[in-house]
Amino acid sequence: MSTTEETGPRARLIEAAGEVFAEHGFRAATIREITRRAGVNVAAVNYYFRDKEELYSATLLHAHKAACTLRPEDAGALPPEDRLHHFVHALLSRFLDPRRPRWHGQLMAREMAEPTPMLRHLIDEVFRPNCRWISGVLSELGGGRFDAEQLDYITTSVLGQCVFYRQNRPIIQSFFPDLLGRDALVDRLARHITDFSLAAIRNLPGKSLHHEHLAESR
Amino acid sequence: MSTTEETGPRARLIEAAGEVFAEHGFRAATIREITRRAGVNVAAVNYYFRDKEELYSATLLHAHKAACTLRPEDAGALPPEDRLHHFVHALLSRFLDPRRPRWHGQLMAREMAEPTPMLRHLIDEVFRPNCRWISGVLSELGGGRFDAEQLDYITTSVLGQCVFYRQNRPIIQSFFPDLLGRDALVDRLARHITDFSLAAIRNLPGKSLHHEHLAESR
DNA sequence: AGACGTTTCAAACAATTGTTTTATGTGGGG
DNA sequence: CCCCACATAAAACAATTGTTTGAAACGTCT
Repeated sequence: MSTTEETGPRARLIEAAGEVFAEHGFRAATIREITRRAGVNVAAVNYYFRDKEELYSATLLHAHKAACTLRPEDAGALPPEDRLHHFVHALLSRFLDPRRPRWHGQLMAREMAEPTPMLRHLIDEVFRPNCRWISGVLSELGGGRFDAEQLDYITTSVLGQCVFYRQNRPIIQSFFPDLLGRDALVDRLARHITDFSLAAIRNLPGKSLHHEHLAESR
Repeated sequence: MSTTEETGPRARLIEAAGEVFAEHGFRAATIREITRRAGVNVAAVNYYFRDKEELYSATLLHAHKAACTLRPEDAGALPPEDRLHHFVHALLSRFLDPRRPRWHGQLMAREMAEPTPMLRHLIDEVFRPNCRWISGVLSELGGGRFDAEQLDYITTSVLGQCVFYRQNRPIIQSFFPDLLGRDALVDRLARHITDFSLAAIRNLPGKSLHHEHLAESR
């Protein structure tokens, strides 16, 4: 436990469990395959963790302790356009950066399709704050001319463009064969999604008070 | 077999299997629960279908025979703006229309996270043609000023906004509690996504020929 | 009614699952 | 040297899995 790099059986178990859970899901993942990949005995799971479920919790938690923050530290100083770009870029990094173990995103996609009790915790701790924050940025970009409903739609539009790349790898691979292979992919993609969304926001009509007095609402 | 409503054991099996597969995934779904819900004997699965896998294929297939086409029949006559709107609306209907059994989308979300051999077939038969088609519409909307790479990005932007509502129910429910409950939700949402994308496309610079001559492309 | 193909069912099968038990090794103080 | 807490390993356990079996029930002909 001297460095950040853990090599004990417990850590190897979590790493192997992450891969297997991501590939097959919770129930279909077998303890015997996990322990085989980790190079330890079958009983190790019940020794280091109470049972399979606790191993899963530990794995999910480990995956999100490693997740970097989506918001720039000097948020206040940046113009909202740059804050949006930073957010999109950080989010895409999680999904597409090949240096990140790819089972993080896979596990999350699974939780969406078949939520476990653990998901609620993650939502409250990490997703909701980020969502609130980006929603505020988008509201600022609209200059206060969007009402709550429209702001919800716009927020999901931005999030949707990003998480698409986490949850639809097979489709993307098949439709746009050279898309995922491009170098500096994350940079290009973040640039596009930001520009696309900014262009949309700037030219979207505000709350349909028909057409007059747009500027005086604030 | 006189009407469109099937009530035989085979049909009841498919219906029950759809729910169970959607809830638990292929491997975690048990034949005993499926047959219990369908009100038939355990052996019925191996009688009407060869095995569990063939039941799954039949279920997946059934879910997509029920899927309506995403393209308007009179496509040629409509302006591209309306073709986009129709596409978005039809796609959202699949995910959000409460009259549609909700396990259709769930099953698909699962296939994305853990593709089975069946997925490739679906991609080739139904996804790719639709994707090609909407990509063409978007290209037309851009007046031919987008290159292949940019067009890929724009297509995924539109698709991402739509499929977000299929694959992230727990998130949406938790962040935007009153969003999914709105009446005429599909109509409002389709309107937003269409307007958002159109506004973006109209104001996106074309292939970065830097900054001049934007207006003359049309 | 009797014979026959089809459908349904309860029971049993072998294989695999998560978990527990029991035994074996390992190091460090008394 | 022995004892003991800890770590690892092999084997066994009970429960559940998909699948098969063989007999009973059903309907339809001659």
